[in-house]
Amino acid sequence: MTAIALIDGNNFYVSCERVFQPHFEGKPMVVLSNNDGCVVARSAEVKAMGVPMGIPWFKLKPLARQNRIIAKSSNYTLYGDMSHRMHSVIAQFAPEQEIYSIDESFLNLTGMPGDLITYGQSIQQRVKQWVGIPVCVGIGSSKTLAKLANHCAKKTIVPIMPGGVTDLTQLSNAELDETLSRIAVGEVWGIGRRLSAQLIDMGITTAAHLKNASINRIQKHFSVVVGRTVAELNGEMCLELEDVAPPKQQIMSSRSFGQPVYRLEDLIEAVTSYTARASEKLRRQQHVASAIQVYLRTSPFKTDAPFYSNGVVVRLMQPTNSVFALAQAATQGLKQIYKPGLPYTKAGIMLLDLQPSNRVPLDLFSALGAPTDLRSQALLKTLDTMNERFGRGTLRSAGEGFAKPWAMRSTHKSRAYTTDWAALAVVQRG
DNA sequence: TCTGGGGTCCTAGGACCC
DNA sequence: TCTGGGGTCCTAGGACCC
Repeated sequence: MTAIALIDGNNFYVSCERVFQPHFEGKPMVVLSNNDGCVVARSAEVKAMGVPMGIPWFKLKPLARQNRIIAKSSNYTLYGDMSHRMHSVIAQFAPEQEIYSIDESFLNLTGMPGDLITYGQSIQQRVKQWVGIPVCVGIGSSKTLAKLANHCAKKTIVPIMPGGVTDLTQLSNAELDETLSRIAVGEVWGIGRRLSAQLIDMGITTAAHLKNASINRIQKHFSVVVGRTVAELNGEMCLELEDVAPPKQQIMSSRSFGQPVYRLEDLIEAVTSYTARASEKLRRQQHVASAIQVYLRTSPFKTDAPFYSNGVVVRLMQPTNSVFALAQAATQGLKQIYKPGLPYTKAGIMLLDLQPSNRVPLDLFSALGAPTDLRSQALLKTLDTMNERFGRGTLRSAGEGFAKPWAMRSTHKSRAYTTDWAALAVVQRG
């Protein structure tokens, strides 16, 4: 029988912060999104206070002050590195792993001898000891059931399986139905707010109802995707583990500004910076882009000013991975959609129509930044090597600017403990 | 004063072709 | 004067995920 495990970090970002600041253990704590915008991770103590996910920080502030909630700005350098460590430890437990997100891994435990609960506990212990992050383990006979098992593990929904490891494959069909009948349909992976509401209207309110619904009816009423979810709930593997991450089909980079931006020159700087980040990712996956989309907007939350949002796709003469060619195209697009006098709060770019660089035909004129242009490829290679070695932004084009009036807010950020020599934790001797 | 960022997949509908 | 049926490709928008 198939056995898929989903391992995920508890309150991952909060746990990362606590590894290096252990005095935060047991204290109510949140991590904020970029720009200190809203809450993206909550400690158990904060969840217990009823603080919802995604609440804007300025709305939570009074309660935070009152209850001494600690807030940290997000520190993706730290979380990314901790994530890498966690996934590597988890990989030791099975030959087949899919890294699903920054804090989640699927493992294929099919055919593993012995009790899977015990096995799950050993995963928990090793990750905790070697990386410092607490995790829960859910096991089921499909990815969707593994996700649900993980939910059960976190909330101890199956009482005979306490301690953060739940194996649904050990339950009989009747026991599984009984367990799923205590889980709201909206908790099922792939059932979001909209679908949940529609399903409830049809009388399908629990995960058990959905499992026992007619696939045909569901598929006809919704889509093949939801139909697959029903099959997966019945233990049929419709979604395979993807051990090698497929290359991205589009690469995005966007940010909210720390304060409203009015000037075109500042927007061009910001967009040039985003293009630098995105094109770096593009080169890492050895692809080129044939088009770039630029967009900007004012705040959708202000009621006293009209909302403006616009975007444009700029096609390139020739597919490229060069930050220079891409930034030039982005600037050109930006000029088309920019309206003077508006308080812009966000801008971004998206690289589109990606393809492997070795599949691009030779260009007769070898325009600036073409992947076949050896000199420009050497320049980009140097750029990437230097930035990897000495830190992001060591080498960059002047177009990214220096004053950066658009830079995002990040007022409670912890240090890059694991990736910067100067930020290593210091152990005091008593 | 202050509301994140980065993705995927599917479907419907229009343009266009024979 | 009558005005079919089948197919592909593209885009926009909606839904979902973390």
